[in-house]
Amino acid sequence: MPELPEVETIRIGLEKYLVGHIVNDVIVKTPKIFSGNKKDLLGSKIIKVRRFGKVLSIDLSSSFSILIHVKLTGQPIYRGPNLKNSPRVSNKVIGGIQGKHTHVIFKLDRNGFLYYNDVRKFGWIKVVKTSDVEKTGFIAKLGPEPFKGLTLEIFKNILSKSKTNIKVLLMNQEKIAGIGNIYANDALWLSKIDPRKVSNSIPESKVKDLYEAILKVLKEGIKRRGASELTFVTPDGTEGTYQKHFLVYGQEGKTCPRCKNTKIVKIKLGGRGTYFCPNCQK
DNA sequence: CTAGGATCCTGTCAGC
DNA sequence: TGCTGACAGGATCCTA
Repeated sequence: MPELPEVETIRIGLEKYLVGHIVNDVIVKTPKIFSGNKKDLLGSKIIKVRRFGKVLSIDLSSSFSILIHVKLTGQPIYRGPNLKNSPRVSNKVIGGIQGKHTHVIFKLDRNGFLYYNDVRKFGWIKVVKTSDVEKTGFIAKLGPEPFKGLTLEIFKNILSKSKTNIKVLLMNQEKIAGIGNIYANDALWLSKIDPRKVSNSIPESKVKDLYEAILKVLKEGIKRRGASELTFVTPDGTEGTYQKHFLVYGQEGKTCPRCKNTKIVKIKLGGRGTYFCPNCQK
């Protein structure tokens, strides 16, 4: 699922392709996922692309921004002059670059296009004033983010105040921003912590291990341009490769790669699939 | 504050 | 082969 590394990969791609383009038109085919006034975008230039947790902000010269949350299956895909040697498009682009799952099309100058595709239609796009981006509901409530505000001290503090199980806490965007199911599972395996463990009962040394594991798996995810599980693709329509390096996520029934004597188990926590090794995660 | 369930949506897959 | 139903999942909302 698109989490911090996947959304950061999208951000890097959009920054590379979109900056300098002018938005000439916006075609909204599915009004449900689009809010705000498209007129606030027309004729203005794209200046930068930011990320807040799992949300993207495309900032324009008109002092308005396009916020995009891709949720599970959203795919912002670029075609145009900034894309050198048009890459072969992944079959994870369901329905094609422009097809029945294309809900919004941004027409750019110089024959450029940004397509927003989304099979499940859980994602959303909002046009807001750039000065209001950080005051916008979802973004305003985000907790500190790994690689930004989140330090070990803050992390310890967050855990010490929570009686929720650690897996659910890690995925709570209001506590820590950017972590989702894949990286929560892998970070807990790496730091040998049982995902059911109550957050404030984890000893201090293990909290440090977990903090470092989170940074490590997120970095690995970014390095591999995200995990193309489900329908994730980058803005050029190609896949990332972290899915080839999952530690425990999706590995139910396989032998734990560390202790090599126990099978990875799948349970549900907070309604989400949770994978762990009952032998080495305590 | 926390837990659990329903909701949104549709492709995929198991079972018959 | 073809149909039916269960399932997945980020975030939100509601109830307990």
